[in-house]
Amino acid sequence: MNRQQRLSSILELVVEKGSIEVDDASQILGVSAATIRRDFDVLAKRQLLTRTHGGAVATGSSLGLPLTYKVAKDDKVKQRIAKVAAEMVTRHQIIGINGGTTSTEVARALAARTEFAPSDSQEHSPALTVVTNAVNIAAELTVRHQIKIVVTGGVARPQSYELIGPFAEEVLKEVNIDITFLGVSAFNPTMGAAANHEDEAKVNRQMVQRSKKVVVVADSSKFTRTAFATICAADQINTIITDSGTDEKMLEELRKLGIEIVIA
Amino acid sequence: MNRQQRLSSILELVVEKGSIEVDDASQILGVSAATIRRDFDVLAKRQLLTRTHGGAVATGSSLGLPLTYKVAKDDKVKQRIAKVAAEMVTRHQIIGINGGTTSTEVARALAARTEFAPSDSQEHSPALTVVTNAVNIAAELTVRHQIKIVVTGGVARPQSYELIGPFAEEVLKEVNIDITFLGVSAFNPTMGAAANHEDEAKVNRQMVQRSKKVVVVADSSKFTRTAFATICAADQINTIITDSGTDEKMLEELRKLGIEIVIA
DNA sequence: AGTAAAGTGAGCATAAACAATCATATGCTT
DNA sequence: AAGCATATGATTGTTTATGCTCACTTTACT
Repeated sequence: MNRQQRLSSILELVVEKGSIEVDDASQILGVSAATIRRDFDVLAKRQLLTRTHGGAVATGSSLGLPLTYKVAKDDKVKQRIAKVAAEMVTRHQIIGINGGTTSTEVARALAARTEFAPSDSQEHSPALTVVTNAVNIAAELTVRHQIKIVVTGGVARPQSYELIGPFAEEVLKEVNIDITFLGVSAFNPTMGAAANHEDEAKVNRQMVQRSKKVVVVADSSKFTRTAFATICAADQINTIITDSGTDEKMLEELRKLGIEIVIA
Repeated sequence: MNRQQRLSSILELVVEKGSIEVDDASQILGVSAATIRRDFDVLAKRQLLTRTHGGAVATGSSLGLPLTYKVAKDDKVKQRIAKVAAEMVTRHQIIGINGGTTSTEVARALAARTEFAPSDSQEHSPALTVVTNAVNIAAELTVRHQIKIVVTGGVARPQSYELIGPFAEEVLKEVNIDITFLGVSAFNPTMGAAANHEDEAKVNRQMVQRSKKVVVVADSSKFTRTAFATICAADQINTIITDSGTDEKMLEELRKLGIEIVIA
């Protein structure tokens, strides 16, 4: 039983019973109380439950979401990229995030930034505003009270959880974004950023246009792939965060276009 | 029984009975009077009740659910209501669903309707279109390919997962709904349907207005409760689906208003 | 008003739970 | 295979929750 499974089990228990004690959880899951406390802490940080002395109780937010969204799956590369991305954000910024697995990791990493956590002093303005067209990201972040979530409307695409179509475009026309973290299906210097579906590309393109700064988050596999629909040209991108597996010659080409390259 | 649970229980007691004595609470909860007093003090400090000599009385704010204390409840009732609701839907209809636990069950029940499952004959139009302002519902239904999900945009409310604000309203202006399943915080013949938050009520109201038929899904507890913000008057509602625990006199009153009552 | 009874808050003792730290083990990356 | 990062369990000193006693205040009754 690895940690993710255990976290998932704890959530199940606490949702089912409304609360759970450290000792009980420790016995049920066969790990020490210290481990259970650590688990409780990470779930509490994600606001999926509330800590008490001796245990934990369910929060309102622990209801209503399928567990699959709550239990982060492990993709170390994407998580590293996401962590670097999240560190580029400062308090009170407006952040754009599109759909996709890498973008989702960025959202999680943002949520994990402890300095954005709710403080004792009741602040009224949110520490962060996130604009997204991905319903899975919206659903996950909604439980974080310190982040204001703005969802573009639209029709949901099952494959990517992205909202597309005229409704999304209308909403995006009315927002101004500081930094957009753009997950892509493919990227290269000549074709630029691309997605798998034309409507998705269109919405993503608009998000790019509404944004002062655009950061592409893409593991190295994306640079050797092609995808159907162009989002935007490479020179629209300010920064790329990727891993060390990317071909150095391509990176050099991208740098020549004025793009900052960050290896996570 | 840990402290949070005890606080939660005390609140339930005080809300139910209007007031509670230290001794009674001490006996019911099996802790010393000193502990009960300390509990009363923390709840009084949070203005969830008011201290008296020998006990405590409910305050106005203890009626408007502080969500942190709400515990997961048995949802068998809601599931039965939801099942009946889902059976009212026919192929190719446009369905509106707002946020809340009961509405979420309706969405699940809809997804479970096997006759909407993708058929061999590749149909182009979706079997069902669901318009919702609840991100948790959108996220859950997005994986069902046979249902087209339209999400209103807007700002997500952590407590209910509902999208609110001008973006949601703009999108709703442009859709036409056949049946809206409306989850409510409270309902009665004179006040109509009500929600806990004014912006939520506004979006829900608009959904009602855009809809040919409105079905309220509400377990019997909703009929003895009040909530802050009115969604719409009772005569805007075509049908109510509830459980057998509802007062027959109130149901009769509702029937006089021309509302169809269905007991699930 | 005066007095008895009940309720209260403060201080204290005890047991449980906790955070921090360290050592070991496990697993990933190179 | 070596080395680094992470996960876990044990230990220790600290914090928290609770119940008890006691001096004091509020309420109730004559």
